[in-house]
Amino acid sequence: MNDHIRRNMPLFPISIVKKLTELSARQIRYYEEHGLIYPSRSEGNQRLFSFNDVDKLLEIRSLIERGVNLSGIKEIFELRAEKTHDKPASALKNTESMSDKELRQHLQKEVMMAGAQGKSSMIQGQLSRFFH
DNA sequence: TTTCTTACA
DNA sequence: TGTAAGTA
Repeated sequence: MNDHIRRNMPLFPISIVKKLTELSARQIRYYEEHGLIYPSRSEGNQRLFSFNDVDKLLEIRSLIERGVNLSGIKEIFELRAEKTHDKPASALKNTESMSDKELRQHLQKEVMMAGAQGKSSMIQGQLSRFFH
């Protein structure tokens, strides 16, 4: 599990991330403001992004292009975090919440597909109605 | 030179 | 979101 630290190692400044993600510095900082990413800082308060940050930004760009707003993206990330978090001990005892979790995964899948087809009207900010 | 924050359009 | 201003 030493790959985790490598992927989260603060490596590149915003200038590099701009090129890698095709996003403007304004957008990158804006997404940080809204809790979608959390790059670390250097001594001079300069943002330092990790591979994970870049990957996350690429996903954010992809979702934005499909019409998902920041709230929706945040919820999708939270669902993923929830899914990946309870793998250790909860994998054996979470029999009850499993069906609910699978349902939400299914809904997320549908929402993603709808976005790919341009039916963004359904996912614009209404994600909470389906997941909450 | 590059990045940061704040703020206006 | 883009851009300007004043810094660090």
